[in-house]
Amino acid sequence: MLDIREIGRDPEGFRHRLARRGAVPGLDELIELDARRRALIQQGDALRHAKSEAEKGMRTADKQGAEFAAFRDQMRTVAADIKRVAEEQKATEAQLDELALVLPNVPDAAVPDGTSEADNAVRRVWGERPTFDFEPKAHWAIGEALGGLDFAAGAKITGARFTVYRGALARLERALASYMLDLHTGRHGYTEVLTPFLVNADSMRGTGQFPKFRDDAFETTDGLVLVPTAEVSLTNLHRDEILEAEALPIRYAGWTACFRREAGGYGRDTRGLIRQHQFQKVELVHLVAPDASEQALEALTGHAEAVLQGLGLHYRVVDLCAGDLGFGAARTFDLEVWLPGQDAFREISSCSNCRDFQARRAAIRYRAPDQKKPQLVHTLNGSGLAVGRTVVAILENYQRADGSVVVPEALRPYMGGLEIIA
RNA sequence: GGAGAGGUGGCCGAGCGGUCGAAGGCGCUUGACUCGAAAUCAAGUGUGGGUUCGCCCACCGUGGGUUCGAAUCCCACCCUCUCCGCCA
Repeated sequence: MLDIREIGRDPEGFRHRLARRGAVPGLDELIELDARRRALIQQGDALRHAKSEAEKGMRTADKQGAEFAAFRDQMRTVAADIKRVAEEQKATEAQLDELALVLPNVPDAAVPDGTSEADNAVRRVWGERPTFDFEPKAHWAIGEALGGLDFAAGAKITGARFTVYRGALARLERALASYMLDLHTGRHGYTEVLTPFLVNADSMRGTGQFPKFRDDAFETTDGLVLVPTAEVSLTNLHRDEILEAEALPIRYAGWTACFRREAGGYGRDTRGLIRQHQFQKVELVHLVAPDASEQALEALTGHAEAVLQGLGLHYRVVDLCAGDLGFGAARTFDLEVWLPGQDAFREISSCSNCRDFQARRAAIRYRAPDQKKPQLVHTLNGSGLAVGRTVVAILENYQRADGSVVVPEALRPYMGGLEIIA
C-alpha cells in the first residue's frame, strides 16, 4: 500500500511514476475519499468529546434530579449522532481501502522504462552455454525416459499441472532444497524457518496477494489459503510488530511447497515442470532499515546467484522494466537460467525490494534510533531458488547423449554420492 | 470433536456499569546520591488517528448488541491452557 498522505501532497508525481507501469490510476477519488474520511474523523471526535463532557456532568449530578435527565437526553442525541458518523466513516474507509489496496507499488527511479519482458535490461551474465554434440532434449523427455518424472500419474491422482517424481529425481528435488538451505544458512547468514503451508487472509493481504489476486490462490473451505510462496508466511511473521533496531536486519530462508492456480496462465508452458500448480521453493526474505534496502537487494540477489554458481548453471541477471514489475515490487532482479532444451533463458528466481509497500499493509515497524515514532521497515524477498525449475535446469544442462544426467558435484553429498542418474 | 479455565500496556498483574488509558510490581530512560558501580530516592516511559499544534479522539483478543454511559453485562467468532476422545 502507498502512503495516501504522500499521494495527497504530490498527486501528479505519483500519477507519473505509476503510469510507468502501464495503467494510469485514478488518484483523485482516492484523495477525495481520504479528505472525506478525515472530515468524518474530526466530526466524530468532536461528538465524542461532547459526549465525554456530558458524561462528566452526569457523574456528579443527582440521579433523580432534572439536571441528570437533561444530560441523559443530551447524551441520547449525541450517541445517535456518533453512531451515524461512525457508520459513514466505516463506509468511506471501505471505499478507500478498495482503491488503495489495489494500487501497485511505485517503481524505483532506477528501474528501466518499458512495457513488457522485451524491455528488461540484462545486467550481467554468468558462465557459458554448454555445448552438445547431439540435439539436447527438453527436461520432460529426459525425465520421462529416466522414469523419474511421471506427468500422467500426477494428472491421474490429482489433475493437470501436477507431477509425480520417482527415484533419483525425487531425491534430486530433496537434495536441491537441502543444498540451498545449507548454503544460505551456512554461508549467507540466514535463519532457517519452516512455516505452515496454509495462511490466513490477513497474511495474504499483508504481502499484497489479496484482495487483487485472490483468484490466483487455492483457498480451503476453512477460510485458509495455500501459500503461493513462502514470502507470505515469512514476511507476515512480523506483521503488527514493532521491532527493536538491533533486531535488524532479519534474514529468513524458508522451504515450502507453493500453490498457484495459474488462472489465466493456461496455454503457457503446458508441458513439463515449468508451470505447475504445486512446486517447491526455497525463499529468502529480508527485513531491513529503509536506508539499507537497496544494498540488501544486491546482497539477496547475490545469494540466489550463488546457488546457480554452485551448481555450475549458466544464467543472466535481468533488471525488470517498469511494465514487467510485480505488484508489490519497487525494483526486481530476475535470475534467468539457460535451458538448452528450450534454447532460451527462463526465470528461476525473482528478487524484489518492496520498500515499505508490504510493511505498511502488514504494519511491520521498528524503533529507529533517531525517531520518536516507530518507522516502517523495508521488506525484500527472492527465490533462492525455485526447486522444480532447478531440476529442469539440471536435467537439460547436464544431459548426455545416452539419456543419462550427470549430478552436479555440489549435489553429490546430498545424493548419497551418486554421480550419474541413469 | 467433548468438558472446563482464560485472553488487560515490553512483561507480570489488579479491575466485576460512570471518578479507568486503566492500580501495583518488574523492566527501560533520565536526574540526584557516588571516585565509579550497586542499593536508594525522584521524574518519565504504549500504539494509532485528527489538529486551529493549545490540545482532542480511539484502542483492555476480534466483531456485534444492551445502556444516557461498557475493560466491566449479553451474543458470535478467533486464540491460549488443562482434561477426555481421535490421529501422523
